[in-house]
Amino acid sequence: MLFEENYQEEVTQFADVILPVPVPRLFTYRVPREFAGIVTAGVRVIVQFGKTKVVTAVVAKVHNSPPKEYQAKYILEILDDVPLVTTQQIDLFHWIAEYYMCCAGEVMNVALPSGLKITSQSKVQLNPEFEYPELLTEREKEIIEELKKHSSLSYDELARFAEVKNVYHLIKSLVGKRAIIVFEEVKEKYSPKIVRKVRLNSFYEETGNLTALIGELEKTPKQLEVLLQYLRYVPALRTPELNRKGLEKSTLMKAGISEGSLGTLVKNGVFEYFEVIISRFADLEPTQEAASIQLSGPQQKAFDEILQQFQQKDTVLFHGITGSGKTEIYIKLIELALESGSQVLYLLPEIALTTQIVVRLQKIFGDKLGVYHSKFSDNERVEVWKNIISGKYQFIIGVRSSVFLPFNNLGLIIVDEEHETSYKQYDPAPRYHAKDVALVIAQKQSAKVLLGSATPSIESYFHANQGRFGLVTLKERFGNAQLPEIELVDIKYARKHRLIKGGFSGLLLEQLKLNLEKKEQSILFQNRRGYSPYLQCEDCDWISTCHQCDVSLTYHYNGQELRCHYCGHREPLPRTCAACGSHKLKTMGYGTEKIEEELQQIFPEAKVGRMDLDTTRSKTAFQTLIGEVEKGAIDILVGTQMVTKGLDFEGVSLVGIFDADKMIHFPDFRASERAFQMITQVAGRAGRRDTRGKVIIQTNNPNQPILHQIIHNDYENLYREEISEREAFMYPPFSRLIKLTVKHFEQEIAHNAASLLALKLREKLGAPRVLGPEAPLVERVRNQFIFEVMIKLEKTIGLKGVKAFLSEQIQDVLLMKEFKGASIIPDVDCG
DNA sequence: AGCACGCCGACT
DNA sequence: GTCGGCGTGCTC
Repeated sequence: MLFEENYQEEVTQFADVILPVPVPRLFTYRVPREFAGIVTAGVRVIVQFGKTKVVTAVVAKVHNSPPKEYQAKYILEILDDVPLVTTQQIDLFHWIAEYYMCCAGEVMNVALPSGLKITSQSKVQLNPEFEYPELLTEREKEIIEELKKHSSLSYDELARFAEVKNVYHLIKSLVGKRAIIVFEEVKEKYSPKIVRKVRLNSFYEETGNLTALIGELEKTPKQLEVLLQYLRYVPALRTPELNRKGLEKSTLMKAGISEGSLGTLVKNGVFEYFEVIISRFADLEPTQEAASIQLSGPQQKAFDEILQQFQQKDTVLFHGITGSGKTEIYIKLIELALESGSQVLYLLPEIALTTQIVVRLQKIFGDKLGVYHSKFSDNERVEVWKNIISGKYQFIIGVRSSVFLPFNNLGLIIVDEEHETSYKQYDPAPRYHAKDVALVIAQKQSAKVLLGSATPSIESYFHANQGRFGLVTLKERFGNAQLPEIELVDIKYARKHRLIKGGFSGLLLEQLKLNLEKKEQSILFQNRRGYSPYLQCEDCDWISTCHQCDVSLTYHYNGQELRCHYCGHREPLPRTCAACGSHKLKTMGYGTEKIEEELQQIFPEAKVGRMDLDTTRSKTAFQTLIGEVEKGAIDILVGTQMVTKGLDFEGVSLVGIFDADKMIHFPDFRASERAFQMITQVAGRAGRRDTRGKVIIQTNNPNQPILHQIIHNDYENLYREEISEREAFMYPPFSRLIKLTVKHFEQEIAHNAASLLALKLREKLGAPRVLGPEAPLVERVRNQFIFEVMIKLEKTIGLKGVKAFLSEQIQDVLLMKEFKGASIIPDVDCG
């Protein structure tokens, strides 16, 4: 028996870990004997990776089979005694990596807040046993002198001082001469928030002692003042337990206490300093507002139907028109789920997650509710993560990346505005869709999913029609508010008959004026930021373009510069035409800045605000702007698609859509769907309570059927047309799309690589399943030429096999020496 | 990704 | 000859 136990312990353990690098496999490390049993799936460990780097890894699996081809390195350190990553999450990471064709490390990188990750930095310091300074060159002596001033220097700092690009040789030489040593500095990034507090020595909680103290301090009025101030906040006699908790030192300082007097009192043992770790989030008590929420008749009916559908279906699509009061229904559902003891995740697109909704939910759910948002600091994210693990947060409201949080017992996931494209991550891998990931998590944890939208995606509606999802519809606005009246303005006709001023039709101006007189607010929607999308020479028609991308440069009035919206390049506004030297440069087209300017000229007395990426960059700007609209400080708000996302303003009764055609004619099979969604959503901002709102759409062609579907809010009609088109051309939901983006600095190489790839894929998959290569709308970005190959697969085809084949072919093409320097990026379920 | 290592041209 | 540049391949 004893022997067997010993024998068990003798077996060496190995851990397969996920490393934060884009390498498509796990790495095996050896578990040191003293860590045996503590290293389990989900704990973070520190390992050496490569010759120099030290990184944080997450253990995916522990086993006993030593790797055959190499000697595994030892795990250096364990960071957690309780796994910070759940086994469910590790499964999910693997699922995402496989489904979206990326590496588990890339998934982990976006999943873990960077505060939970540790990377080492290589640093150098003087060798204390350095003996032969005569060996050094003059240059090296200077560096040693510099190093003496600091305890250590990073490679970067050293390179900057030595003014060399490549410090490697320098370091190697100095190490060879035994002048310096290289070491790895490991930094824990997360730091708990600490407050310095002060409390009265418990000796003075006695009446007698305290009176005596006051008597003593009569001689030193400054010190007496400190004591009296303290007692004002903390009545130490009456409530000694409050004294134990002390008072924040900063509170005393603010009350005008000097550091010195307090310091003396501490030295004399009257007061004592101590520190406590506090949460970055204030604890909020629920105010029991939930009980007061009364669902209207139609809301109650929808609520009952949703519950009933959940009896049979795991996913329900909730189609509630704008202003129908979906939030109240969500709240009731969330309460129900929490009561049953399970966790809840409420997903919202980035821009719809405003303080309004958070404050409202906090009033109801108090400190059970955690918020996860991209504008949170890293430390805050770590605290949210830890609070979910500890069980404090049972309800999270958050954006796309919240699907990666360590839930283990989800009962309900709400995906609000489920049609929103921002749920799909496009740029760095993992290129995941949060809605689909939510569905997968729900399935793994047996949770229910509610997809909510006023304009459901065609896919979701299709699944509902097919019976895969349940469907609940709410077609009445809350409190009998009416849907806005929508009018089309033929801008071509208006231009011809001079019924136009700047970019504004007579009708739009008239209504804006009327609204100003009535002291009601208006929103103007133009999905293009900047002043004008391009600058053109009147003499030779030259257009300002980006030198590293294939697009025109947008003129930004604010900053007087031209900017590329693809690569971020900026240049000062040219005074003359770069082609012919003419001074006649005119701004072409309308961006939000120009609309703002024209409005201000036409209505000088009106307060005009602008909401786009440029005015909401800073952490608070967005909230400030919303606040101003709410309190009526802005009469007309001009904005990009930001103004379409779930903003609730009481006083808005007019919405103007500046140019509807851009959206409708966008070259994408989803253009109609998107145009419908965007226009319907922004129209929904008009007239929420008792006044019926008005919407004016400016277009070159008022006869387009899509505009009439929008006017009549005829979603079913749009759906019927779209779905038959999708079926005819085998687009989603009848197929799956995988886009392969091929990039290279030389156009020809990019094209050849893409062509060869397409050819190889066609051979096996068949010609109809492979489209392209085709140059995208913008053919060149950051000097790289782009070609796209699209794979269209029927739903019946097994994805695993195809993806393995794709990866194989991609590797083949990338390894060919004529395509050196090319990159091929797969995007599963693109678009 | 990030970094060691190797090969190559420009200069003392 | 040496220094510094960049291209390549590996990381348990």
